[in-house]
Amino acid sequence: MISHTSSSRPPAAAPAPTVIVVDDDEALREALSSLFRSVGLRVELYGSAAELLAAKPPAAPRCLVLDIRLPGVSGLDFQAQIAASPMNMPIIFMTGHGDIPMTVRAMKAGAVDFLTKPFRDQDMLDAVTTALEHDRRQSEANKAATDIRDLYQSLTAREKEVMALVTSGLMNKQVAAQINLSEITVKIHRGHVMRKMNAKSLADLVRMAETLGLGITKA
Amino acid sequence: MISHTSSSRPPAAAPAPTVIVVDDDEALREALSSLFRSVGLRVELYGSAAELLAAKPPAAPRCLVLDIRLPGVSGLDFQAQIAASPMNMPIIFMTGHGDIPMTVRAMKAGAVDFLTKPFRDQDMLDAVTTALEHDRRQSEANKAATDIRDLYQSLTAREKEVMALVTSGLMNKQVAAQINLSEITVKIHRGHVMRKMNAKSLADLVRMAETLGLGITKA
DNA sequence: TCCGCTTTCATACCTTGGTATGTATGGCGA
DNA sequence: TCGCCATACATACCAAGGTATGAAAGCGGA
Repeated sequence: MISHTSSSRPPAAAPAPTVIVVDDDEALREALSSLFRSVGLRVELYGSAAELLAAKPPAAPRCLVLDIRLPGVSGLDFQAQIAASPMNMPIIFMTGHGDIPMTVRAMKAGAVDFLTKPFRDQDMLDAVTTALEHDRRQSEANKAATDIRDLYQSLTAREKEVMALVTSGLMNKQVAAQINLSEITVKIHRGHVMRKMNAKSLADLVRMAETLGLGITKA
Repeated sequence: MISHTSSSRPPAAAPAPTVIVVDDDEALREALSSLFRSVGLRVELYGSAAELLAAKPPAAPRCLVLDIRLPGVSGLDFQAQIAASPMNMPIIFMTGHGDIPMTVRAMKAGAVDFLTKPFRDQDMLDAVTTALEHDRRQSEANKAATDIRDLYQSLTAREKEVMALVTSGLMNKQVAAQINLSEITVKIHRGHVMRKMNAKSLADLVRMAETLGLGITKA
């Protein structure tokens, strides 16, 4: 039976990889769209940076293909905007009249590739493939870190404190001395931390603390 | 008394940052040497890649400044050689007639910067400063990882096995069941691991296991 | 052959970790 | 005011971690 379980479906499996193209030349946009769709990729087309920023970004594996010279914003400024926004994603630049300093700036700012027009279709596809793989890994790592951060935020102030000290390797009694508590109270907080963080072992908790960057608070 | 303790001196403190220049143009070599020395940097000059490869690389914070066009090897090939060798260090390229694809390749391969001749002294100094800072951090992390790897190699096969299982979060009895041992034997191996790895707590050991990449052996 | 290392295990003992039950106080919002 | 939550602590009990002592077997090198 087709029971439409309206609950979430964990095996969301393969969200189609999407390439976002931003270029003011419609002919080029269409050519790229055709190229990408020919290898099974989803495509979104925009004529300007502003249009993209106003749109809802697609999920998971996605990347941006744009001309360094855009109407309105500079490609490099736009790159900075994207990187700072929550829709951060890998960028592949195209250029007709780029120079080396511009290329260096773009690459230093994290661009995946920088193609000079005219480019070979295969070069573009290679760049996009690499970019999509980067984004997949990145968003995976992001999701894991975010999940842990959410759990961590569900801890009370005391529990966070205890977690930091416990994962730094101190014994319960040492933690107790450090923050002026009795050992039994530390044990209780510790138990709460384990449950709330969904940690199945101390090793687990230590790894979560690493992800959270706990203990690197000396600076 | 000047007791010349021939043993190593841990407070080696500040090894002078060194810039290695490789260029076949002696005038440029000298100009760069003068520039770098003017801000207190050590400098080593070479006329070709081969000369550098034959020399003993300087310690700690160092970086390489070289022309993309070298006598003999291509700058990009040389970059790959350096990256694969133990004297891996940040590279700053200079070029008189570079193009964008070449720039992109170099940057993708990890170059810190790519300056077009003629360049401003300040741009070169900025690039070198960044590169040296990269190398300092890198060699710090390398040293820490190497130290841990050395300790790990002093473990027996069984001890490595136990370390992997313990740091994955299993209890002694579970480890015992996993590799068909009695619990007391696991405890003994575990004690040996802690001592040999110089770990002051389980949290410590877990972090070392992370550095070693233990547990990511599923692939 | 003897020594040393690795590996294994038992018995005993102590320390630490973890949980349950019960008590108590203070803050904060319905 | 009542209830909820965070915080703190005690007592008790059991599980797990850690170390010492002693013992035994196999293996490889001096």
